[in-house]
Amino acid sequence: MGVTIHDVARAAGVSVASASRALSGRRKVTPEIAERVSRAAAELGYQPNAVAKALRDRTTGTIGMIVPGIGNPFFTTIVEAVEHQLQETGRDLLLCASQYRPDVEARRLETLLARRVDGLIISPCDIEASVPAVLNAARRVPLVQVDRYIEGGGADWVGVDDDSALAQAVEHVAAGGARVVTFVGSRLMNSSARSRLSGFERAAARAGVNATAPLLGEFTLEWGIEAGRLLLDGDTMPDAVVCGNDEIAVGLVRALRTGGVRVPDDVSVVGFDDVGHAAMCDPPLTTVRQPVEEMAAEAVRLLGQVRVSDPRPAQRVAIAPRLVVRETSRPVAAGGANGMGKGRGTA
Amino acid sequence: MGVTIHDVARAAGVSVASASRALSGRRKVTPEIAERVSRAAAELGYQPNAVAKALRDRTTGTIGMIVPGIGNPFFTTIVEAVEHQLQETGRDLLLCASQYRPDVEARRLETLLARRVDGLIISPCDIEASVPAVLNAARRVPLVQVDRYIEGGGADWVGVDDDSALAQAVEHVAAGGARVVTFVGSRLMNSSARSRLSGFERAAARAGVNATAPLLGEFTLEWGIEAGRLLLDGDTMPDAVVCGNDEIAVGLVRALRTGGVRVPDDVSVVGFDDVGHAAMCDPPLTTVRQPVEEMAAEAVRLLGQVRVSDPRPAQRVAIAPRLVVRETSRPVAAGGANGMGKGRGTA
DNA sequence: GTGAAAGCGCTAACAA
DNA sequence: TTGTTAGCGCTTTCAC
Repeated sequence: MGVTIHDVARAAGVSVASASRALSGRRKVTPEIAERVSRAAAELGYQPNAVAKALRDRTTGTIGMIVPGIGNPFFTTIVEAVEHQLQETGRDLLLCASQYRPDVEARRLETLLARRVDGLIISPCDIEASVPAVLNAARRVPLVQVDRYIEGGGADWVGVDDDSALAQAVEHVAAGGARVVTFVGSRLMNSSARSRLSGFERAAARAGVNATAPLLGEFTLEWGIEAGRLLLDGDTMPDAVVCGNDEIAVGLVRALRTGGVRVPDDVSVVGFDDVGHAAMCDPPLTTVRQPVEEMAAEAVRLLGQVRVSDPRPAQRVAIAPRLVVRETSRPVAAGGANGMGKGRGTA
Repeated sequence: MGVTIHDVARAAGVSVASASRALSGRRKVTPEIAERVSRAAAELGYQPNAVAKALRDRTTGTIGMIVPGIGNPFFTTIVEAVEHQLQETGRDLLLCASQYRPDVEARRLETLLARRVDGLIISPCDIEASVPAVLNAARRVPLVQVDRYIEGGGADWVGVDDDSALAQAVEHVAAGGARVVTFVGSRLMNSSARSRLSGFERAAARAGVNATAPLLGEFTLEWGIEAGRLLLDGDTMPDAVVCGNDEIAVGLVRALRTGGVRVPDDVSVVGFDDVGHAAMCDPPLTTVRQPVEEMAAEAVRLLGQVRVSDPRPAQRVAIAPRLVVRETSRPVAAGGANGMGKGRGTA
């Protein structure tokens, strides 16, 4: 182990400079030298040392990525798409999980910076607590936020257009006859939670439906189930529920059905993400599909645009999602509201 | 950007050697120098360059990992666990997807080696085609295979004990009264597919149940559905089906139910992995839980044991899994077979 | 205990 | 076109 370019040069009977030039092909060398060098390299099993090259070039060909949790299917999908984009351009992915904790996030940011990544893609775990570390990192290296972002708008971002997303969801259930609709999401510690809720409220106002008090917990199946029970125990059951993600929606549907409420006959449920098993759960979930591939491509593209030295206004790219209608929502009502807004169905 | 240890040394009025010693704390320096250096470092915002350190130390503190696909929830779970293990020891993860293609896999292996990763964790995509690249890599750097492995046993491996797994699954359905059982898995291009099928056959023989011809396709929901249809169209419906992974099982259950076969009343279905949504699908899946955390911990531990220079026999660590009984399998029969082995139930 | 200097492997000036 | 050499930033002998 450890055949260097010096060894290759010696074996080929040329200088290291010629060997380097021949190997990289970026400068002219006589065909004969090129031949001798590549033969020597092959015989010795030479493999360039990317670390040395990185030190010399001040470029590692490496992108750091930090997501709250790798296990979350939504982030997994983004990671996969980003990795794919990077492969196209010959770069590699240094992946970290912040475990939803701003302190570990800050630490990971430091080590990634120490490794001299060429850029950073991050989904900050906390809209407030993540601010200093993210802003500091953005000052040192091209950085783009994906999905979640920090408050204040100091760094580039690419994500889904939550307003459009919630508008589609609300209009869809309204068209199905819903008059009273509830939003079930997550507590407002991250940007997605916030913008989805406000998107929902705006959309509800615009569509003229009655938005009841939102139920806010976690982005988990468990919370979906609990929210379902809360609805069951409350005195009015909405005509439709719009959820902050698919996990919540699946849990909610389950709890509702267990409680004797029919979905979609009694209440329509709409999810968010369309990642993982939304299509394969039973019944298949009506949900808003995040344009993950586009988001990843855009993030990688943006990374190439950013010049840390010459700060321009932070870019915000919101990609319009698409509502995917499946079987947890009522189809468009024939003649407006169908009159069964209040009251619980008898299963 | 770009404050080096020289800058720190100058600011502190000491030599770079002292600065280095003070910063690393690995060698004695007078308290006063230690103080001056750390103050200077803080004021200048000094951040050590991990690339330079790696070049000098011939150690990057980086582990490369290659899985067939990041999107597959099983691999995602392993990746997450590995990343977590590495964080504990201050190392970082360079993650790649081979996209189930041996050529891509070989290329990724090369770039990871060029980056001088300290070790490699891989789940080879093809039991045969992956051999040369994996063996070659193992010759250069500590390498451990997780889950899938290449034939010939030339490299360390950690995974689940498929024999134990299938034995538990088969004995469970047998105890529930099943006499005829079918295995639905994937075509035999990777080690998991092979060893699960052979584990199944051994277990069936041992348990004295009648194993019908296995159905082999892909590790996907779609294949599960198709296999279900095949069963529906065939002339005998088994009492139980043991699947190669959870996706297949979920698809199979769906197809069977759609076809009017009750699960678990008419046929029991057992999955494999217990990752992702096995617990949250409806009905919750009886499945064999892969000990993913243990596997990841063991893989990282093994990595530390391997000495490329001093080859010892390849280690194989098979971790015993645990059957998780949920609602797609019949409970233990009171008095043996219940007599409805053949024929299709009327839903 | 401290400093000067070599060297990790590579590429790009700069000369020839 | 080719070779010599400096230097990327760091740590660690080796002298003092």
